[in-house]
Amino acid sequence: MAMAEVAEPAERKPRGRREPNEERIRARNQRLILKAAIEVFSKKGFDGTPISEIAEKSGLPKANVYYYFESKEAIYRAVIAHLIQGWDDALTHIRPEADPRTALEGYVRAKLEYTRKNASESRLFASEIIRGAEYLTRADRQHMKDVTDKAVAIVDGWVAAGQLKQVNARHLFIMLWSATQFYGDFEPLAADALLVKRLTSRHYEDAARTIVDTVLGGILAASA
Amino acid sequence: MAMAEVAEPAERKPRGRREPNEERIRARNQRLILKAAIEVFSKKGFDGTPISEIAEKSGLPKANVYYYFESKEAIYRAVIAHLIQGWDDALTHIRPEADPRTALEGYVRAKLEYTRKNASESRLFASEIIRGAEYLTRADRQHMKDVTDKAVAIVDGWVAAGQLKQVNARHLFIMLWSATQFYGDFEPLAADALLVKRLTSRHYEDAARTIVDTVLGGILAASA
DNA sequence: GTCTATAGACAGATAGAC
DNA sequence: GTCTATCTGTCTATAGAC
Repeated sequence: MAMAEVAEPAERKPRGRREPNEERIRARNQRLILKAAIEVFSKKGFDGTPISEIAEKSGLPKANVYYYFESKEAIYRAVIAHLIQGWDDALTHIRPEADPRTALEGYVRAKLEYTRKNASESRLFASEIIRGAEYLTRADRQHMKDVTDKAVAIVDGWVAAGQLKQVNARHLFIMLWSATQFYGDFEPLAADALLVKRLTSRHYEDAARTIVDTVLGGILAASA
Repeated sequence: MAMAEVAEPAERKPRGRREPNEERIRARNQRLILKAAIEVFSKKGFDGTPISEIAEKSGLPKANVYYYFESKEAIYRAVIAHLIQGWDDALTHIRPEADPRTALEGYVRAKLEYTRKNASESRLFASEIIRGAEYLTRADRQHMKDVTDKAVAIVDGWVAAGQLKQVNARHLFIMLWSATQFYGDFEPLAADALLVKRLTSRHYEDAARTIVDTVLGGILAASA
């Protein structure tokens, strides 16, 4: 998906295969550019990001950025496409045969972990949604919907089986998503609320416990 | 606070009081500018917002915007200062003498209502935090901390009195803040998750019920 | 594949006529 | 208090030497 956005070099050996070395340089430089782009876009948004800053951060001259990507928008789209792939990972903890407590706790912890280790990516994604999600493709959104639907069906199954109290699974996932997201995306606020300068792994641990205890305490059926 | 940021007109009657009419025009135009600024800033962020667009949206020529505010940053700071005032309102529901269920439910509903009716403001605030909160003054942040501290102390009191189970009040408020905020700031995602094109008051009602039932179910002491 | 130089559009901000 | 014209700088993007 990301590949469609990448500019082709204007001049290339006709019909011949590219040198493996060329490919490696391409891959490396594209990675450098995307990594730098995530940082800058997440801090300044799409309109506020100058390509020159992406170039500087990636150690390449500005013109080279244009050699690898045909426009600023192409870089942005490639970044978005890349980070959508991280969306599902945490949700794999939600499996029908799993015990609800274990599954939901696994999801919350995985989500917190992801947000902590990929803070810039996470903020960029949040930024994109706040601005109205205009660069998310229909396919991206459909994918996220499908993944959500599957998780919702599993929770509904647990409710039907009497393992969980009656709960609106869609709103439940919104709660879990937003709570976990908060610690990474809104770190300055979270740090203020917790009376510290910066969040440490201990705060993430406390967050996980509070979310899991509170939510599970509210929906776990008494018999479970 | 906002006033400190506003440019003084270069030429003014020396020593004389200003005409009431002058004042009215000033107030009206400043209001128009701030209102337009909230909309544009929330969509494009600080760096991505052109003053020309604020001018257009407020119906004034660009030079007039500079007549009332000395810089783009001054407008942004004035907007931030204004919306900080909305921060406390919902928290007034958390009073020590109130019943915990009533108080927390009141808070959640007020917060959802605010986010729904002031979506642009809310998104602008979220955007500012995501970018690292560099335009929030120390005083603004201290104010938010003080208000949070008060609410935390009240919840701790409820826990001590046996009205609530043991819970980390600071993380609890983060949960409530993030969950309620989500429906306004990340509306496209929430709508996708709820299988609709746009959120209506019914969805906000469902959200309130899910949040309150889940969280209160998790922390209300059995005897309460 | 790398990089300097620059075109062309548009930004924030100001001067000064009205 | 209003507004046109303009200065100055920076932006995206490209041309073309190496």
